[in-house]
Amino acid sequence: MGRAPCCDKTVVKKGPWSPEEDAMLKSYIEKHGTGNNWIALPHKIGIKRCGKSCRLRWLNYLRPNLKHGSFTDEEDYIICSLYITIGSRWSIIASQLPGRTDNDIKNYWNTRLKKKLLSKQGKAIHQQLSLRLEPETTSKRSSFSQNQILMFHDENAKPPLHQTLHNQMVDPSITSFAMEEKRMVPVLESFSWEQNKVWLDIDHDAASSSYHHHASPHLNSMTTSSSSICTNSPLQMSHYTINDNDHGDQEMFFMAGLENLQDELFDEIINNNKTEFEFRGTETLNNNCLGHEINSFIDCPLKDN
DNA sequence: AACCGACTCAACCGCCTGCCT
DNA sequence: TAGGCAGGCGGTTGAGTCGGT
Repeated sequence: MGRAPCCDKTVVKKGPWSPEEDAMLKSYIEKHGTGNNWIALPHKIGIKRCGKSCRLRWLNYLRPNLKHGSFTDEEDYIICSLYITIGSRWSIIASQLPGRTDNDIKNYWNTRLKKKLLSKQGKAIHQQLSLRLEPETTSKRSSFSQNQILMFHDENAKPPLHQTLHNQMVDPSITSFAMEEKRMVPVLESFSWEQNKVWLDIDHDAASSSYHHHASPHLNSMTTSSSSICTNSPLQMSHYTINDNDHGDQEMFFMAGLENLQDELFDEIINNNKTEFEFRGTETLNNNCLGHEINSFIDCPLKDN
């Protein structure tokens, strides 16, 4: 048996709200508040709407101090940064942009910002990718890289200013990242986290080099060589070195590793209420891997507020 | 002026989470 | 502890608008 509907669908009105309905809802909430019961609200007000619909209308349109204009460059940057960090958690992103709703940001991202980034940087991305890829490996990787990953590295895309978002300064070198069809993944030098501080450096050449990152509180068998120290946190970093026989899987592992990294960082922050992280680590080559020096997550000191 | 495809965004849907009993 | 319920959330839809032909 499915769950009971929150309201009688045959009775409630759907579709766009009329000015009269808006006025009634707004007036009632301003006088009496929501009473912590959206389901009962429409009955009290006397409008034929679902409680959820009232909630949505209030939060997205009627409540005070909402911004309805176009997004600024700074807001663009904040949205991008947070999307890279936490993915499509729109309510969390919205909490960093006063006056913006999660619905607004979601729509803005899906309809404009994503395309804006793609069109603005696509050429540089492809050019850079082709430069980075080694001749002998280009043929093996180009299909994956060009169809599924886009590398962003654009000096002009630096943040317009050093964060009103964060209490502390954000490293302005956050300028590039990879993006899957649906989700962005950090590939780059730095990444920071509001309030709960995280600075994380990732080798700039990660996307085309022969390893991937994996972060997990529970190191697993993927790790063939690793050494890392993470202070103030049980979270550990590991790097996976890939030898010549691993080409077929390396990109997949790379992307999965980064996704794990950001997911687990996020969980770590939220679940354990972490306020400080510090990542240090170096990797040395093992005998079988390609000729890349792996040297990431090195000395990413926390910056003071 | 009419048509049509692309785009925008308000609103809905349904799942998940957490609270209450 | 389990079940029911409301709130919260992200994904999706579709009506309205815009711009090109």
